[in-house]
Amino acid sequence: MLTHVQITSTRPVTTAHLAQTMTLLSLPIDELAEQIETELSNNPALEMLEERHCPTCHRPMPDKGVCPICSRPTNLNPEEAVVFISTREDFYPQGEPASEDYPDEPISPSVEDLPTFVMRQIATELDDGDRIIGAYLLTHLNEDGFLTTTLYDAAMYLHIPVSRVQEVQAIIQRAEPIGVGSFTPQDALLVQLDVLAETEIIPELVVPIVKDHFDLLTRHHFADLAKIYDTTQRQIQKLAKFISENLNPYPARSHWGNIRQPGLSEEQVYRQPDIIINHMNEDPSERLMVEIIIPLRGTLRVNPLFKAAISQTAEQTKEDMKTDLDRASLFVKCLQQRNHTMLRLMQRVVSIQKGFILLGDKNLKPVTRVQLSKELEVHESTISRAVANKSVQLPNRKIIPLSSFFDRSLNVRTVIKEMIDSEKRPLSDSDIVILLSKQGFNVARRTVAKYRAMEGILPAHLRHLN
DNA sequence: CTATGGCACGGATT
DNA sequence: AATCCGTGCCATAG
Repeated sequence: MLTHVQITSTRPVTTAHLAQTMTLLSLPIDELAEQIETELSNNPALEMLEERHCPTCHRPMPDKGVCPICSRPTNLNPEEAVVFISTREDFYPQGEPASEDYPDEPISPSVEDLPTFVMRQIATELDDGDRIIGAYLLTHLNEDGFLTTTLYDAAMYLHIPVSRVQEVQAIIQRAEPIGVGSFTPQDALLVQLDVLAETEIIPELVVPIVKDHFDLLTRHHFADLAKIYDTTQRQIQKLAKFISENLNPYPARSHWGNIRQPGLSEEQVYRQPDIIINHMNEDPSERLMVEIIIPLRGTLRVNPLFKAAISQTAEQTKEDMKTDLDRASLFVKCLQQRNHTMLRLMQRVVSIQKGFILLGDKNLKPVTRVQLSKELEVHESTISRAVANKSVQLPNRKIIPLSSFFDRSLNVRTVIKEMIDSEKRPLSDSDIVILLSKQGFNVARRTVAKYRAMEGILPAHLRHLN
């Protein structure tokens, strides 16, 4: 791991250096991982040390996420969040298929993957023949927990009737994570509803909406849905809330975030977070801890043996080796640069947006990237790149894009929503402007209208109270 | 006359 | 330099 984040930038800054730093900075975690892996396998001058060091105290660290020696550093201001860099595996022990790198190594129980996890639950319900079917289906899951094969193909491959495959699929779908082994998010939701109905009361209309108008639901076309089911938009929003709180359209992923987040596509919102913000030891009374996830285990560095070997090599290959060496040291440097920037950025962001992180959307302070770039004394495009394509996991386990921290309107939008939710009579946009200004939000009437539309709320004269 | 939606300008972001 | 977002101005519906 790249524990030494302080920069020793006495090295001449080449254009190559700049270009690569900028590229790496804007990369999300999974692409960064690929980048590191290709670099590592193409460049013999790079070396990966298994041993890790605690980024705070620099002492060797055992296989745990938090350094046992300095997990509660006393030399820090208790108001400030602790920021450090962590490897990915620390937090996603079962997310990584160990089989890719070590195909022959048996999967130990602690790093159980999704298929194994599901199989263990359902094994007792199946006889030997069905187990083969289950195993076949479970090996055709994608990272979201959906089947990548069809029932027909499975039946053909196993020489059995489709109906039997279907029976097994139904059993899989009911295992944890519920809905796994479905074909689409819609299927998964229906299964979850079915299971949920056994213990809870499902509000009316939820099932028909998911079943018949799923596309409208995902696009938040609440007005259209209200019309179809002859009810109020408010009612539909309640149902949507129920759905997002109780169901998960991607069984293998942890959360149903806000799919309307600007800037990132739906796909990106659900990915592995680049940054995790949580309380120390998961204890809410403790101060916040911010982890910038590095997608590799261990320490990446220039191989000293390779460096030493150069002087003993024939002139011919010497040049090539020198090139490799330069590339390697450049790469490591760029990576350190990236970490350093992310670290400083998050430190500042978290201390500014603490209210938002702990108390919710309406406490978001509208900070611009430019402000931050001045505070941190970097170019604004640096901040821009650092924020781009990154996602953050909050203490409440929601995964949101890092750009949300710079959303100039989220707080106001939330307050508007609350106002309308608790209004006694339909408030017009200009009424809302006045109420907002009393709370210190100065926005134009026109803007209120836009936010209202963004949240899918009808104009005042069309809102009927239930 | 009031409440809203459409279009366009200027600053922020990429 | 191209694009996005908040706002102001104006037209339209009720």
